[in-house]
Amino acid sequence: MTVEGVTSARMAGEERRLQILSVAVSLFSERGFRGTTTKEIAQAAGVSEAMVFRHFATKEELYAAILDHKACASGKFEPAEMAADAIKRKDDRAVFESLALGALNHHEKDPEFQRLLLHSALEKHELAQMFFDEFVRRVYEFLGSYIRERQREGALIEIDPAIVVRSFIGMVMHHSLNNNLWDPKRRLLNISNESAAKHFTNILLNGITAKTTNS
Amino acid sequence: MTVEGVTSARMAGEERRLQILSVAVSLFSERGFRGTTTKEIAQAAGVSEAMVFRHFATKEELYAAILDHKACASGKFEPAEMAADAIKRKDDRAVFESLALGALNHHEKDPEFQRLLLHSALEKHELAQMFFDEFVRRVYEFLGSYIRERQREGALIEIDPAIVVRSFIGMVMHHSLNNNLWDPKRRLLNISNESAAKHFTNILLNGITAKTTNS
DNA sequence: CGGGGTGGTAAGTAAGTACTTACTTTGCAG
DNA sequence: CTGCAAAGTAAGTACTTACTTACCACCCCG
Repeated sequence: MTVEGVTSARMAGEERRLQILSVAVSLFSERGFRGTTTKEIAQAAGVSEAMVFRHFATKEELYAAILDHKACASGKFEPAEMAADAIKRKDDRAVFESLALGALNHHEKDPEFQRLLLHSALEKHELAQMFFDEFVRRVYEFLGSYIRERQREGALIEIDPAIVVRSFIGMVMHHSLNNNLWDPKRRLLNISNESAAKHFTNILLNGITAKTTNS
Repeated sequence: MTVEGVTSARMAGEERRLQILSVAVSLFSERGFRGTTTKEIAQAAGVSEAMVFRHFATKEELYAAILDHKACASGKFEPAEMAADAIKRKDDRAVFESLALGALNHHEKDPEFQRLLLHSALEKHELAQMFFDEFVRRVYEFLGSYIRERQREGALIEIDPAIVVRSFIGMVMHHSLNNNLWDPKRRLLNISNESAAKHFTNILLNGITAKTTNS
């Protein structure tokens, strides 16, 4: 008991369950499903392996609970709400910029999420596909319909909105991926999320070619 | 040479080595390092486990040989060569478009490569980091210096070239990632590589806002 | 006080796991 | 034909893995 500082003695059931879940999140995100052993999870939680299996019948169930939990938590990243007033004002820059900033901040604050999702997608876990089908598709629909509206109004050029969405999400997601997977030291590019969001939006809406100011 | 079908009889040493390597590529890319057992590799190659260990001292060595082999093979994707004449002509569109198309085609033809790289990056294998440090950095330097040159000539607006490179690579890589990891059925967006390359280039160079043709 | 439900464990078990050993087969140079 | 090195294997070994069983200790309610 009280192996050391980490854990005190006895915990209430739900409390321990959440604690196990929390340490499992960080282990799974770090090493993936197959790369993480139930023993490690138990040790990290400061309990015996049997306790893990009291709260979660199988390792798979624990994993599913985590993905579920995380996916729901990310449901709080509601694109429609985040950019609500920018949309009402039809301020394209603000729409894209606020969405980009929201995503970048989310990924920075919770880098485990992206790793977890990638691991489970590579392992072809059904919950990863479910997340994609539910969440990502909704972003495409939402942003796509906004773009379509702005095209009708003549504010945006005619182009398949899905391509625009893919391009923009690509810039944002790839930037996050660089920051917390490939280049965490940010040796290739080190800018704030605000600056990144602004630049990505700028490129999407204006491109980088010089305007011919003279006639 | 009895290359056909599963396997028949006895193979020359080097031939078997390459065959083991090849089946291991597809298994590792599918299930990752820890998710693939040496037994499975042996079975897929149609030999006993001992044969695997005759050719590769450890599982780790086999994995390293694969990453090495794949990384070198991808070295054939030389950005400087691919866009050589477009660069000489200073045709920005052609430069970006040919690079994008090259990458997209590469990823489509060899989807194992991206999965392998992602798996090894998540598992923090040193060879993944090496690939990034060597290859990706070179792309940034190469494209970055081209952009800088075109900025000096007034053809491109002043902006940190690294941001431009990140944006562009983001669109391209994220599109490939969608095509062979998240949405292989291409339900969200189904376009040819040529079309994708053209659109990404277009967005990068011109953005998507409508030009105000009237004063 | 006592008993039962709950938080907790030590010590399994059966099926893997990477890797080895001791051995047999096969092609082929001399 | 012969011998021998290289190709190949069956059957281990030592250890890990997910999951189980049988039991303990505490604390609250009566």
